[in-house]
Amino acid sequence: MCSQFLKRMENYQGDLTDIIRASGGGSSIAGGNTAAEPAAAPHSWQFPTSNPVNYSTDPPEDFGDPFTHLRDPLLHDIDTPVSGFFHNSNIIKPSFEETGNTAGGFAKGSINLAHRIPDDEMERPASNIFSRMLQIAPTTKLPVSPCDSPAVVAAASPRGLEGPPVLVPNSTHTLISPNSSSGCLVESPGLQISSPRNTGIKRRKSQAKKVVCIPAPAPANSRPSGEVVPSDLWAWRKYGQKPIKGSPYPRGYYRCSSSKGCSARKQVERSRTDPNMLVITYTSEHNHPWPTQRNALAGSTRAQPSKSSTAAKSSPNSQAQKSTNPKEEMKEFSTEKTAAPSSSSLSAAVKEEMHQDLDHNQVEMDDPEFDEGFPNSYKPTLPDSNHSEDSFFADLEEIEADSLDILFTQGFSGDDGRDDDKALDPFSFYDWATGNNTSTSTSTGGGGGGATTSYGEAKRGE
DNA sequence: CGCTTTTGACCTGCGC
DNA sequence: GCGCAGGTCAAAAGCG
Repeated sequence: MCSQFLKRMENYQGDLTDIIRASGGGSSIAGGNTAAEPAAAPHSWQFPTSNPVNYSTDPPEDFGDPFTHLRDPLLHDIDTPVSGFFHNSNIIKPSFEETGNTAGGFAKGSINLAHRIPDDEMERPASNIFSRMLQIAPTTKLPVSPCDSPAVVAAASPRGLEGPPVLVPNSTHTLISPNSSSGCLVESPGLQISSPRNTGIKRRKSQAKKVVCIPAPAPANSRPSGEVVPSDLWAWRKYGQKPIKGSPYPRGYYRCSSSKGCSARKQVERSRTDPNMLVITYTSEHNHPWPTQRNALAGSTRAQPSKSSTAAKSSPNSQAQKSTNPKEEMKEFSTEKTAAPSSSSLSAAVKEEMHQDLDHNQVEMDDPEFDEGFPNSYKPTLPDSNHSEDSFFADLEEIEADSLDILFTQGFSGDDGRDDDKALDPFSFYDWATGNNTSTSTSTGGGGGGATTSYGEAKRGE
């Protein structure tokens, strides 16, 4: 089954156009419309604490990632905690009060991202809400940091930084958060497929990317260098780091190490304008199921000085070490959370919103051609065909419902839960980086800056 | 042994 | 065409 898929993938690598077309076509790189389209739903599964979810739509356009609906853990983190992180911190204070017709259905009146997380989102193992919001943008060049790009913001929001997030309805659907300091998803326009050594592929030119801006994890999760490494359930291997011109913070390059054939990559960097924000750019999608366990632990902890700074240097995979399986991570998460109101009631509403949103976002997403490339066979059927997924969720069931409740509900607490802000730190949940480093105060900018241990002088030009 | 991170070098896209 | 900047490779070293 993989062969075909891989083959397909290769094709994509060789022809960015396809990617662009496909993705740009509408889809969000990662399941942009997953929940929106009932038709293709190959399967549905149930999360322990919630309603059954119908995986509608397998977004074939997800970089050809059949597993797109397998939500990227990181993204998952992001959405899950959205509330967490939106509530949490001072970092994010969405002011989406206005109604706006935010594109993509982003704003249903006052938009509270926290509220926007539908249960089904939560229920899904790996589809990501953000992905849905993201659109592939083949054209423009990716601005420095999506979060930082005034241009983008401006474009997206007439009012500048104020107002609801907007999906710019142009080729580069860009979802912008009105508040620069809030998390924001940005479809990166300027994609790049980086495979320099891949003939036929134009690197920075037309590669679909997903850009996610998230609040930087706590200092504890920062590397000594200040580099913040959000960890997620995927196994990532860092393959490079470079200082970015104009930014005091280096950019780390990661590739998925869960599967050798996986072309998924991500870049992590701090927003140059807002150190509190992390800009994570996903390139390509995973072509394999969500890993139930990390395939490699060795060396992963190396970063952990294990001394004073303890895990300070942990890698993005650090988490893996702590728990090789999502279940455990989930537990971790849940344990960290404090009691929270049930979200069940809320979820329904949220879900609906999501659907609407998705509908919006789905525009252009149906690219038959692209879809064509991804036979159903590629479409994972989590519960049945994918043992990993299956077991994972089975495991999840083991997790106390209340834990999950807490975990998710807090995330959904929405306005009501704002008080819980501090209690809910989505990022801490995943143990972004195991560090207890306190120096980075808050992880922010400062931290990042100082950090540069190695990269600073690193590469060229410096 | 297998995997990771680090980091200098190399390659390539893009703007001028 | 040139140079810059970004992205990736690959060797070295460390960790479990």
